[in-house]
Amino acid sequence: MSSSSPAGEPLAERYEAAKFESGAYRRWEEAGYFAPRGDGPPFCIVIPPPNVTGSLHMGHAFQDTVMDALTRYRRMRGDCALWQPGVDHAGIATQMVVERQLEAEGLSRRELGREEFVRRVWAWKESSGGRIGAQLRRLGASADFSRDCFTLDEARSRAVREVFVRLHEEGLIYRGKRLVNWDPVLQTALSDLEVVSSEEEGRLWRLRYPLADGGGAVEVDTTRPETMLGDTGVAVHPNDERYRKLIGRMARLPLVGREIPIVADEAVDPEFGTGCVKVTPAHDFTDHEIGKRHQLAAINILTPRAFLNDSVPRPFAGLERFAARKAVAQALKDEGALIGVRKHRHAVPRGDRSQAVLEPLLTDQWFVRAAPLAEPAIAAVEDGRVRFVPENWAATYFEWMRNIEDWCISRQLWWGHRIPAWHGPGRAVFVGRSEAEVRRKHSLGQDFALRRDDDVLDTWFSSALWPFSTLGWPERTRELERFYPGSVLVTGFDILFFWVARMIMMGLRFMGDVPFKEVYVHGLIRDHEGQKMSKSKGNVIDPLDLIDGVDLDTLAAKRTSGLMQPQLAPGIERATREQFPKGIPAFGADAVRLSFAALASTGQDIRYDLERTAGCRNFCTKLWNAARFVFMQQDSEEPEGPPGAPGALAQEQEPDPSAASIANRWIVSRLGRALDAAGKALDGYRLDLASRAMYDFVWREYCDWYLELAKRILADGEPRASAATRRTLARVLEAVLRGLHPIMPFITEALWQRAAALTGAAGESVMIADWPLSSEFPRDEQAEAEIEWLQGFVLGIRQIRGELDLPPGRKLKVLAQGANNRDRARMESLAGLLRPLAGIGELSELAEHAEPPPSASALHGGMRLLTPLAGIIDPAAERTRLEKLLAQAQKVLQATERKLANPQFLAKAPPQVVQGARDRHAAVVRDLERLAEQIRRLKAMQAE
RNA sequence: AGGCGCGUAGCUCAGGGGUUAGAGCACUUGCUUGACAUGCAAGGGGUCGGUGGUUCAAUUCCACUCGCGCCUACCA
Repeated sequence: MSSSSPAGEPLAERYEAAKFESGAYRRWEEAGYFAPRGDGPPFCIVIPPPNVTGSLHMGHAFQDTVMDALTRYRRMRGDCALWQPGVDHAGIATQMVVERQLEAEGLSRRELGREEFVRRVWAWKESSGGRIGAQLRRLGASADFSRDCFTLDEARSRAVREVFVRLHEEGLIYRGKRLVNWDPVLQTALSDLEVVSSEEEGRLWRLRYPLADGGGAVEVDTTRPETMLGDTGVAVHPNDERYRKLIGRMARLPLVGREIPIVADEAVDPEFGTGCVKVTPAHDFTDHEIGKRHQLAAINILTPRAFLNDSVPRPFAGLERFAARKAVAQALKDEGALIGVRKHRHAVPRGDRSQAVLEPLLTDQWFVRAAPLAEPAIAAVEDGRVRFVPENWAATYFEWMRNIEDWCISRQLWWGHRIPAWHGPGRAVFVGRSEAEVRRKHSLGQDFALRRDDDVLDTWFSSALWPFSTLGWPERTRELERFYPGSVLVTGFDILFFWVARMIMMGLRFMGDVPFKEVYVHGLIRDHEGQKMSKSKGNVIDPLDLIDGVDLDTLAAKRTSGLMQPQLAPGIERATREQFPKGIPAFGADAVRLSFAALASTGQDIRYDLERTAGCRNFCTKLWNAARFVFMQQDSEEPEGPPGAPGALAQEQEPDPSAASIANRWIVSRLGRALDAAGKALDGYRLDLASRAMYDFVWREYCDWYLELAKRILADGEPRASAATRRTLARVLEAVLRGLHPIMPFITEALWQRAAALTGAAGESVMIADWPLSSEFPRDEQAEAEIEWLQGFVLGIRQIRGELDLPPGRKLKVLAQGANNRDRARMESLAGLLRPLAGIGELSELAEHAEPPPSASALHGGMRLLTPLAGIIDPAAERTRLEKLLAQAQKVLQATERKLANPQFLAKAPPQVVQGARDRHAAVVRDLERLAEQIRRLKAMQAE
């Protein structure tokens, strides 16, 4: 390739993603292509904001690929597309990271003080916060980074304050002392959603509480004996005959001596244990309800760190909860109040971040009254204003929303939106956008002491506002006007409740409309064994390592550093070295994206296997090389009439413009079908199907067949046919690049300029070109039929060659017997393509009734294609081959015969189905005869 | 306990009431074919979890069943 290509430098011989990806991205960003443009219909995706101090994992990369593909597709379809980026402050997660850093310095946040601590978190955010954006850029994300947002920036904070104040004014936010899930390690309340319960091996203690008036005792079971110190009642089921007499009597609490009533309550399951339940209203959710129904006191026995407080008898006060458990059990045993202990599997609630066992604890917290917000949010999904894809997720949404509980939004943390409430003397609380507003509104003088609430809001509170806060709310911005509601939310099912539900509630409340019209729910990325990817399992892969590659040592070091449990390191290291003996090669962003897109089916789990990405990288190489071929053909076009060559070729073979025309029309028609399928798939969020349609077209049709056909046409040198073929090569390539661009932005950009120059479609960038519509590539049934015939012919001969191990270079002599007029015409018109593709040296016709020479044979429609054996073919091997075909044909014969023998089938099946079966039957009968005949001949030969 | 989903080739997954059920990877054989060995050509491999029903026709729809997974709520 000496001459330069249309776009300047010659195309590199090898596909090397690293050579062009970052350059292409920089050009897009500098050109401002990511900003919404044009006056097309708005299309908007708001990113689910990743944690600002984290980095993107495979799940993010997958999700971002989906969002980017959709955004790029809609942009190319002419929509005014906005992909709104941003990051989340991730309250607990981030605070924990910084606290751990402090720990390493031997400091605690309390020593540092709130102000200084928050300053440290901001500093950490500044130093690590750019990582997400950098990763997104390497992935090719076409998000409008000029609009980057942060949940804790000033504009978003303002939205949070505004919403809080308004909800409070409307009575939808309240403060109260309620039983909440308390994390004794992080020392904060959590919402129900942040509790992860899992079955654990525990123990069940059976205790005996004597009746206060003598005469027996009740027996109760508990998994947390220490809570008995806070018991204020015993409950039985009202219909439980065994205990009916006890209702209303008193029991005496061992160790404590308190007399507690025995009450009747429906919540008790008479089947479980003894059917008697100890009631600890301050430390159990069910008991709390029972206590309220029967006016039982709620005695809090725990400190925020889950040590026993002074409400319990002296020997136990001050004990840590698990030590207290032992001590209480022992004391009960000593007193004869412990009847027994047995193993017991039960669900233990833990904090999703700290993994600490949670305690229900009575504390003052802020809550959102959820039911009134849920009602319109349920309606919005019911009436289709929000549509889930796949639809069945709506059921999950409804189930949760219809049983929604109030949402605890206050957190005893320092990193987050501080609650806009001020405490006065006593229990007076004032809510307002600022202290000044509070003073003004409530006419409080400057001397009236106000102290701002210490708590911050749940991170998800600000996330719930994200669909409109990122567009400028509470200002009435143009963006809000234009892009709200968003088009689609792309998210994992794991945060359906955290996010989707709450965004719909808040959107409806504050914007009067849903936040997005569709929710595309994707699966979660797991490793190739179906294991969840996690640092502690040591199976995480950094998406950037797939793009850029990573050597084994670096990978192993990465996986084993910063582990919460350092003792896991050796095992992780071993597994890593075993799985990736050579590290990970650089696949490039497009291969990574394509593999994600291909995996984006509708299930819950997505098993990620590196081999899949390797296959996609191969596809990139294939596309690259195909493009090189196309460009090469254009480059090699000689000026006009080089002496000698065309004439010489013309002598050998009649140039055949019609064959060229058929091939060209065929590939255009096939492209139209592929684009049709890909477009429909993208419209329905089926990136897997879209990828496959394009992949198959490029590899299996364009490369495998069309390029080979084109080579023959160009080799023939007929000027008009060659010119048309060069045009078609380029035109199809150019359209393919546009079609693939949403999924593979980089390679398509790298190749498109040159391709576009050849077709006269040049523009600044493929990313702002039009997505190719299938209507531009008309179906041509006739051309498709012709090429299908040609493929059948070629495959027949290749099968003989392949299975009989004939060398590819060996030209075969082929006799066609039983040709009809159409076969004859096609053999004539397509000979120039047929012969080289099938490796035929000499093609001639044999009269229907002529006795053929000993041959290997293939059936093609009504024809027998015969390759005379002439000592080059093993008759035994050929016979085996045909017998296999015979057996296959017999199976088909049986199936069709069974059908046609059924009068019901003939009477009730649609006529075209019946006709199809008849045609098929006739064809297979014909094939069987011919196979049998051919086998007979081979037998006869072998007998000789 | 309730809800949802899955079970198709050795593995990971598409598919869909009607020819002989597909792909990628893996496997076998043959190939330095003028874009590509990250490749080309040919091939092997599936009673579509089981049972029953609807239907002219079921791998596809329905019921039940077995196995697996997830979510929600939990019995102390």
